[in-house]
Amino acid sequence: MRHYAQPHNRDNFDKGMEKTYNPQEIENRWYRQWEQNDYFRPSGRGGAYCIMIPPPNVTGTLHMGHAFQHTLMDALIRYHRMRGDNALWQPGTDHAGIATQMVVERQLEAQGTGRKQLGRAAFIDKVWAWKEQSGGTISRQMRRLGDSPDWNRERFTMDEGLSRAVTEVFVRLHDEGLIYRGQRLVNWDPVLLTAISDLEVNSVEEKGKLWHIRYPLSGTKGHLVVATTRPETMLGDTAVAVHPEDERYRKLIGQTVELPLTGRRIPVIDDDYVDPAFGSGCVKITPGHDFNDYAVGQRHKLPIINVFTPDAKINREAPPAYQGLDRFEARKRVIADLEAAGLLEKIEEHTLKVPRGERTNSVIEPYLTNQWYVRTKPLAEPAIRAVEDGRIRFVPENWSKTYFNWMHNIEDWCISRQIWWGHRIPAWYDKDGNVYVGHNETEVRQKHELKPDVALHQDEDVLDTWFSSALWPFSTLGWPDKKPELQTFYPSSVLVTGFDIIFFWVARMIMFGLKFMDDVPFRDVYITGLIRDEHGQKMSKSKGNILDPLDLMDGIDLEALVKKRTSGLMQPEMAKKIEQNTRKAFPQGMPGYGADALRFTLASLASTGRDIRFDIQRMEGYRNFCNKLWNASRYVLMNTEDQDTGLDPKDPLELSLADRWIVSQLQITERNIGQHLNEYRFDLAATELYEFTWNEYCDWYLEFSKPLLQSAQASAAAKRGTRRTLVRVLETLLRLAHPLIPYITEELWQHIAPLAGKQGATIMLQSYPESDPGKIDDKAAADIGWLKQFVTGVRRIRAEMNIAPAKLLPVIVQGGTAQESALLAQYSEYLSSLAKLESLTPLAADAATPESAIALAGEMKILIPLAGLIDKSAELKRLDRELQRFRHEQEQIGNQLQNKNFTDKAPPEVIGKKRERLHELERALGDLQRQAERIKSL
RNA sequence: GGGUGCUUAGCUCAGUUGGUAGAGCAUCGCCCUUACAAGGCGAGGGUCGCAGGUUCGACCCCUGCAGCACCCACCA
Repeated sequence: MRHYAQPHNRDNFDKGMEKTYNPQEIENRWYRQWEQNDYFRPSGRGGAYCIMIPPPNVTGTLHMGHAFQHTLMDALIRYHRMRGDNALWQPGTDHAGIATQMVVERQLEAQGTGRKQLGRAAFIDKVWAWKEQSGGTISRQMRRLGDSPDWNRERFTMDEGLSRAVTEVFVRLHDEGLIYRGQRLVNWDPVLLTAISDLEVNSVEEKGKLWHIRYPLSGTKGHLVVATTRPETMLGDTAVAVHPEDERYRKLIGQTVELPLTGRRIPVIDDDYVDPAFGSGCVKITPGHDFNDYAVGQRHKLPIINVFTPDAKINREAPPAYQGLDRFEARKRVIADLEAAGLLEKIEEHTLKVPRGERTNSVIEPYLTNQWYVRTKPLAEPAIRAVEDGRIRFVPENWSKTYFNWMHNIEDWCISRQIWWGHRIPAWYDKDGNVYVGHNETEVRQKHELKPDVALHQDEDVLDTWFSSALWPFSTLGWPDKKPELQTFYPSSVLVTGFDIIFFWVARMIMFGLKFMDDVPFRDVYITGLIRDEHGQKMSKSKGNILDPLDLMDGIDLEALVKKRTSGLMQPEMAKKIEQNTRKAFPQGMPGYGADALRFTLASLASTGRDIRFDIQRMEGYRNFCNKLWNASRYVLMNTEDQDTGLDPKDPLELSLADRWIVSQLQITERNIGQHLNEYRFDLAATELYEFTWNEYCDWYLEFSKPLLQSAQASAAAKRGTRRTLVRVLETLLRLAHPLIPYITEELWQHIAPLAGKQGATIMLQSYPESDPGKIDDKAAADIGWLKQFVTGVRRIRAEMNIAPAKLLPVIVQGGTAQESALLAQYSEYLSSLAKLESLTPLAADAATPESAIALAGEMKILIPLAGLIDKSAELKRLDRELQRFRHEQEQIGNQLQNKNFTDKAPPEVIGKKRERLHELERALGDLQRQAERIKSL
């Protein structure tokens, strides 16, 4: 009789299991069920467990990094949900200001229009439209992976609520003096026409030149030589600096030089900043276009001359000959003119660090503008303490060093951006340039008693995307309102993210969380490695080595893959190479291994503190693992469905040795997996699962179950016990594995659970298995260990003597302890079945035996008569190899035990173990040696 | 210039108070044995980057070196 627990309505459910594992079919089916039944919603019971998703770009697509992090987050959430925690995985997306704006601008360009032509309001409408159109992609892909966030709570950083939080934070920080507006040099992207933060600038080592230029001394003959990598900025020089102690130039300090090409006269100043040993020891000072020079300029009260327009062309401050020239054109012209004037002393090859914008890759200019800043020092101090005193823990721990290093040297954060897509800065100006900050214009007018006739206009700039991201841990929970979920889920339990955004995001969340919630935003920060390709290269479009998680799950044919990798390249000339590599690496395309295989692979590769080389071979292995689990379930089902699995407590039940052993192993596995998951060792958890499933349950337990279930002698109670164990261990195993491989475990659980007497509509909401130490049975483990040794011994002889696997063998046994003999007698049926024996004949220790091949199980000798079966010289070779191995170990241990230092100083239990092992070896050596001599003498 | 990590079987990686090494994949041999050929049963393969030190004993702890990767930093 079947008693499925509230079966979901499915075709072919009652037809038993499909013969082959087909991940795509299962996976599509189950996700819908889960989501429709709202299984992802926090239960409202139990302790709070919360993970805030690092919000992906709303218009983005899922890449391997997401797949990796999401797998870990989802595994944690599913694990805690099953453990009975009130588990919330908060989903959502980020508006990604610059990135998204750039995408839409590019689209407009392709349509022959542009941002400027449309105007601000119309452009923003376009961006929203693009968000509506493409914004669902990433969440669809998350669903494909099996992610289980509470979709009801999905948030977007530009939602009304989150925007309110942004304004609130800005106003409060401003009122406290922690946000200010200031004019200073910023990192300016002349392509995007906006300021960016230090973090968005990457310095890249590039080959350049060092130009040595003569600056004639005023009113006398002679000149100073300055060296520069950026000659065009000389148009904005306002001094030349030398080191105060530099004897060569001491007398020139306070005098002036004639700045070439400009007709200006500039002073020679002294400053410690100058390194007398570098170049000529004289430095041109351009406060308007260099961060160091700016500082020197401040110290010496030098004027600042800005010679660039926002798009880095020469402006009207420079001599007319250069006006309007692009900076690189201007460089050529300046050099040519200096050369013509005989002022170019020499040109050297020079490698230098060029600052480039993260998004545009254009050379970033230090540029003097008005921007908004967050004063970070006061916020950083408590944020440092929170990690120092352990309220926040980095996993692996060493990342806290990186964090400290940055936090101790933190600079004020430039938060204003001259773009349109983002949170508009809540500041208003009157016609005199006075600034008023408030939640809105009405409030500003009230607060500052501004009459209606005072015209105000809002700041044109928007905030850095990371400003709203920094609020994510509480803005998503309804802050500044005091919602119950804010109370419940803040602080979250763990943040899972990459090291690349520790500064951008993690540090800022900690600062803002402590500031506004008076508590840390999360307890643990689990830092993942980067996913690289199988050669250790970063995955990138331009290298053509990107693996798309969707392709790995659902498959792609070769032509489609080649097309995908070679279209839309920035450097089309790479296409040929990429095509070649792709055809070589995936001659058959990709078969589509399913979400579970991808997740299991990512989990097993998730060693802490290490980048991951994604190896598709390994993924295939883990798909095979899923297949193994599938087939094991089929076996269990075939042997238990429509049969008595011991559900009625009145029926007598008897557990065999193998039953007790596998249950014992299961307890150990449960304990280890729980530990590993608690320690974020997903790799070890996956390995544990793999080994138990394949090497214990499938390879041995299922094989042990076969002779018992088929035995004519075994009692109904014993068979019932084995069926019950088959089903119960599998059912538990499915729950254990569910956080890593949710789909296949759900599918199988639906079949298996009723047979194990489990009720429930989904495995997702079942309890997570917990180890019961009372069921750990060392005796059973030892006995099974001996039986395995016996079986393996026979198999080894069989394999090495080239005896057909199907050929039944007669076996003689001799010697052995009383315990071994008892096991032999009791479990001869197992042994015969697993080792394929024809007969099993015990002989007295001193009885004469025929010429045989020998194997040892503990102290028992297993003899397989040679007659007709066995090749004498092959057996001798085999024995010899075995003897050598034993002798080698014997010698090692012997030496050790003869070393007085060792026997005096090593702990007694170590010495005892060695002695024991030595005796074992000596006995085994004796047995094997005698056997070898017998065979030789024939 | 400062900092971090890595170096273990052909490849990708584990290795938990130091007791002289493991897995998967790949390789080789035999098997389509009624859960599974996406499989079964066996086998081979490592001076744990190099050099010292501590220790009875080092893949593990200490020092130095080399190679690789990454992060931070204002040398014109």
